[in-house]
Amino acid sequence: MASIIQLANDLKLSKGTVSRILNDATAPYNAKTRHRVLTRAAEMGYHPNPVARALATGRTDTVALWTRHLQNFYQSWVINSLSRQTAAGSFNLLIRLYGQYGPTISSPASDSVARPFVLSDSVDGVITHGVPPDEWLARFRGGSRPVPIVVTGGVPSPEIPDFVGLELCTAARAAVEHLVGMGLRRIALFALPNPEDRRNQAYISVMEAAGLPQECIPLREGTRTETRRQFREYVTACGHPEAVFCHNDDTAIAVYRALCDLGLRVPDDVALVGCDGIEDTEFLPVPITTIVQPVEEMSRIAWEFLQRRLQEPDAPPQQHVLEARLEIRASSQK
Amino acid sequence: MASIIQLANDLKLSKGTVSRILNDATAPYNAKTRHRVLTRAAEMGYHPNPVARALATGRTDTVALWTRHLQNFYQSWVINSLSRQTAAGSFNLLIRLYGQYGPTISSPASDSVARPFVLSDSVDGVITHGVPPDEWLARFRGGSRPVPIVVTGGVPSPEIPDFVGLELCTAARAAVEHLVGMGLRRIALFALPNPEDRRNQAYISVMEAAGLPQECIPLREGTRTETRRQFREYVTACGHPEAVFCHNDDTAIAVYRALCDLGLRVPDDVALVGCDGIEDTEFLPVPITTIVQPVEEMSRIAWEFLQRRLQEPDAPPQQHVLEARLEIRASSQK
DNA sequence: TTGTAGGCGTTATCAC
DNA sequence: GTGATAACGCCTACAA
Repeated sequence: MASIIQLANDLKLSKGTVSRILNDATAPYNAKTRHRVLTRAAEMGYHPNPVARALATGRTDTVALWTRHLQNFYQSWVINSLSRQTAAGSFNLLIRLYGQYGPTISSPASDSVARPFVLSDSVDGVITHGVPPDEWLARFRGGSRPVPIVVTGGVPSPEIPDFVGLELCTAARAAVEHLVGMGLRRIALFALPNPEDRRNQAYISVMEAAGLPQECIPLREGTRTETRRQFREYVTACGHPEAVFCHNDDTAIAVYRALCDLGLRVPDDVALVGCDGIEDTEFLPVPITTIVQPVEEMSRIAWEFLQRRLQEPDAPPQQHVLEARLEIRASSQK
Repeated sequence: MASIIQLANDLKLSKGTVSRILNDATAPYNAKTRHRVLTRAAEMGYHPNPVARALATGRTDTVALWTRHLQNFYQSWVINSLSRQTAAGSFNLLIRLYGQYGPTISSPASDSVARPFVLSDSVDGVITHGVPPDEWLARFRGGSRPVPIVVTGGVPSPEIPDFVGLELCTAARAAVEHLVGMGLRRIALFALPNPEDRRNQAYISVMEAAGLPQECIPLREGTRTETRRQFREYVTACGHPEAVFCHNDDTAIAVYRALCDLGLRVPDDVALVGCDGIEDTEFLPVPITTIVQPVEEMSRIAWEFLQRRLQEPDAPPQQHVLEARLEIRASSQK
């Protein structure tokens, strides 16, 4: 309620004095004055206005995380893990979800000059996770000053020096090779039809090398229930594959239920592999083989990179790639 | 990059003129001047600095959601649902998690006068969900101006006029009565030992009325895996109840797995009831009976209330209580 | 139709 | 040690 001016008037001091005493514990001040200021501030319930402070200092002590909708547990995992990091550095974490509502963040009309992505520069930095480059780059330019960005997941961009990659190519290949090695022939891919996706690339490449026919089922984004139905319908129409390599764990779990609905057993009739490494995969009657993403480590490094960049804007590019790990469980073992 | 002053200088106009043209489409201006300003602004990549604008207007077009850690899916559901609402109103949603890291938001030291909960008043309003009153009230007072709050879930506070309640008392009673009605006698409660909790109260009251012995197993907060182990150990030590009324769906799912570990069957050996209504409960071999929370409706109303309060600070208190709904599934049917 | 100037609440740079 | 005073970038009366 009370501004620093009121506080200063009340104390018959200048606001400069008050500000220095409040902010800088080492400022060379009369112990008595300091004490007076501190007590009176507490009495009057003074708290600095963060907006005004941000305007004056150019810093907000806040970083943003840009990530996808929270419709599967993996996203929550990322948020949780990162929020622990930023909290440890006593930064605020602002979370922006995208990809959930139609006109992603602002409608074209409101995206005009006058109403930009409002908070784009009320943060000191941004960490993106799995954001399509075009989308965020366009949005990023909306800011009134350049803000450091650390890209995690997704693909590195030539324009953004700092990057923490999650490489699941090796693990994805290993997963498909593992299925091939089990002697299965009809191995399907159930994933978003994105040719850039490493999982999809790994599947295609391994299947080609093994001389096996490819069977790509285009996953429609949706809830587990919708995915469950989609897969059930697919099997009803086309029969069941011997194995399914799924886009992520949520998909794998939905597929698992769809198979149960149809009276098919995992892994005897159909082997199953997911991706992400969320806890849920261990909570099915048959634990699901999955590609475990090193989310905690990713968050740690991303936050480290961002802190460094904030302190040294001209530091050399920071890049690190983490390898995902295939964890074989009962869903793909005979 | 460019400030409004640079833009104005470039155009040989005053910043007032530029500001008005940019912000107010209906301002009475020369079509030619307007056009000049608009084009030049686009060319120079001008975007207003939201911090400066917020300082000048006192509004940020941002609301905060204060909620618990994202360690179970219910929280994600709330966030998703609310973020859709605020996005529709073209507001930013800032998410603050608490309850995850030790010194909840700021350490005592940094919580001094000089470094308050930084963003407490860089938002226009706050929606809380399931936040313990003491905690957020204390924090709320840290702001430099009073900010409208809408409390959802939890208990209403005499100091906060706007409230959207989730009442699960009736449904919780119905759940326990349902178990009693099945003729089961050893019905356990597996929940956080909080006497304020409606679920716990309902359990105690119904069990008393039925003259049945109470068996309260104090749930330790943790991951599903930890809960699973906790329950397994409990059963190993004390034998298994005939039914378990669980704190939430995550707990129920963990219990389900623990029972499987022990070779016990649901519902034949043990009946199971959860709470929240998350999608996962339908994804077990035996769908779990649960108390479905009306999250979407809660979000809708909370946002409505907050918008109203922002427009009319002196509007009368707005309160609405939503009833949760018991949904009986296979886990509690013979 | 446009310009001028004060204010928003801080921090920071000078002097004294 | 302390007090003025100029930024910070924008909005908005009030004048012209």
